[in-house]
Amino acid sequence: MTNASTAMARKTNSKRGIRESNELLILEAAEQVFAESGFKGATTDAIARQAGVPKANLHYYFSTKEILYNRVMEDVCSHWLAAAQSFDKTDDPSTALRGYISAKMEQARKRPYGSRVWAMEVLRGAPAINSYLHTVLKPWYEERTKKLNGWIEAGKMDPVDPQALFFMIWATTQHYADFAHQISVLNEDNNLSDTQYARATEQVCQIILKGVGLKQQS
Amino acid sequence: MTNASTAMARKTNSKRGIRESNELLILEAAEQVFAESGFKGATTDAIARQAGVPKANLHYYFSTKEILYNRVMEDVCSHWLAAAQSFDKTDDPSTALRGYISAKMEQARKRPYGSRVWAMEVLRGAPAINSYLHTVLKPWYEERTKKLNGWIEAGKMDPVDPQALFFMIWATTQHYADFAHQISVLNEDNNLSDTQYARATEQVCQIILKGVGLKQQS
DNA sequence: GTCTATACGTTGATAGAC
DNA sequence: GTCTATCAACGTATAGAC
Repeated sequence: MTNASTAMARKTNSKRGIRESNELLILEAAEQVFAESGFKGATTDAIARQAGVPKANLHYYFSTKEILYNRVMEDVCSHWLAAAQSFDKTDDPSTALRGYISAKMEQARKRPYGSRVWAMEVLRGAPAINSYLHTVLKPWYEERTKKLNGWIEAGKMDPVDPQALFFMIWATTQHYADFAHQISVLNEDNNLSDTQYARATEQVCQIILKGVGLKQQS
Repeated sequence: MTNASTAMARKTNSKRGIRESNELLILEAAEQVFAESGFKGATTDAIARQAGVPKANLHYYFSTKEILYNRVMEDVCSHWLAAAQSFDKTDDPSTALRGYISAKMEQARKRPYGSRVWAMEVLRGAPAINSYLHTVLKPWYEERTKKLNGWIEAGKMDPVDPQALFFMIWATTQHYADFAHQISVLNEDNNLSDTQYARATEQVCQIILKGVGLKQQS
C-alpha cells in the first residue's frame, strides 16, 4: 500500500513532470512562432518543429491550435501585469515613471517574443484578448490615470494628458522589442548591445520625464 | 488604318483603364487583409472577396500572392517617404520636429492599414523590405541624425541621442494606427474622435519637444 | 506518453469556356 | 478581360500501433 501509493505518486509526479516540461517546451516555441507569423500564419507543424517534438505530440498536449494560442496569450498577459506593478512602488511621479519605463524596457529586452505576440494580436483586432483588455488593462489604466491627474493637480508635473503619456511609454518601450529587426538594420545590422540598450533606456526616461515637467532623480 | 489605329488605341486605353482600376481595387483590399493577417495569414481568397472580385481574377492581375504583397509594400514605403520629407521643410529644430510628428500622426490617421502592414512586415523580420530598409531608410536616418547632431552642437536643443528620439517618434505616432483597437477599448470602445486625435497630436508634440529641450512654437 | 500514417478541409494557382 | 471548375500542396487534427 505504501509502496503502491509511493509508486503511484512517483508515476503521477513523473507524468506531471513530463507533461509540464513538454508543455513549457511547446509554449516557448509557440510564443516565438506566433510572434513571427501571427495566429493564422503560424502552423502547428512549425511550432512542433521549433519545439523539437512530433506534430502529433503537440496535439496531444494542446488539442487545438486555438487552445495553444490562448495559453500563450495568458502567459504574455501575466507578464504585462508583472511589469505594470512596478508603477505602484512609490508615490513620487518621477520615481514611478522611471521605474515603470525601466521595467517595460527590461521586459522588451528579455521577452521580445511576448511583446510581439501582443502586438500581432492587437493588430488583428485582439479577438483573443478582448475580455482581458476590458477587465484588466482598462481598469489598470483608469486607476493610474487618476493617480497621474492627482500628481498634476498637486502641481508635481505638467498638465499632460495621461492617455498620451501612457501611449508614448507603451509604444516606445515595446518598439524596442517589436521593431528589433528595423533597429538592427539602423545599427550596422547588429542588435543593440547591453551598453547601447542601457543608454536607450536612460534616454527614454530622460526625454519623457523632462517632457512632462519632472526633474531627473532616483 | 486611321480607324483601325483609333480603335486599337481606344481598346488599349480601355484595357489600361480597367486594369488600373481593378489593380487599385485589389491593392486596396490587399493592404487591409495583409494588415490584419500578415503575409502568411492572408489568403488570396479573402483579398479577392474584400475587393469584390473572383479569386481567379485576382490571379489574372497579380500572378502570385508574393508579387501582390510586394506591390503593397512598395506603396506603403512610398507613403513613408512622403511623410519623411516634411522633416526637411525648415532648419529650425522645433518646427522640423513638430512638422514631422504632425505628418506622421496624420498619416497614422489616414492610412492606418499601411502602418499596420509595415509593422507586420517588420515583426516577421522584414524579408520583403530588407533592401528598402538598407537603401532608403538607413541613409535617410543617417542624414537626419547628422542634422540633429548639428542642432545639438549649436546648442539649439538638449544633447539627446538622435536614435532614441527617432524611435520614440516612430513608435508613438505609429502606435495610434497599429494599436487602434487597444486604444478604442481604453476610450469606451470608440475610436478617437477628430478632436481627441488633434489633442493627442498636440500632446505628443508638446511632450517630445519639451523633452529634448525645445520651446513650443510654430 | 510517443509517433507514423492518414483523413479531410483549405489554399494558391491554373485550365479553359465564355 | 471574366469566371467556373479543378488540382496539387499544405494545414489541422486524429487513429491506432507501440
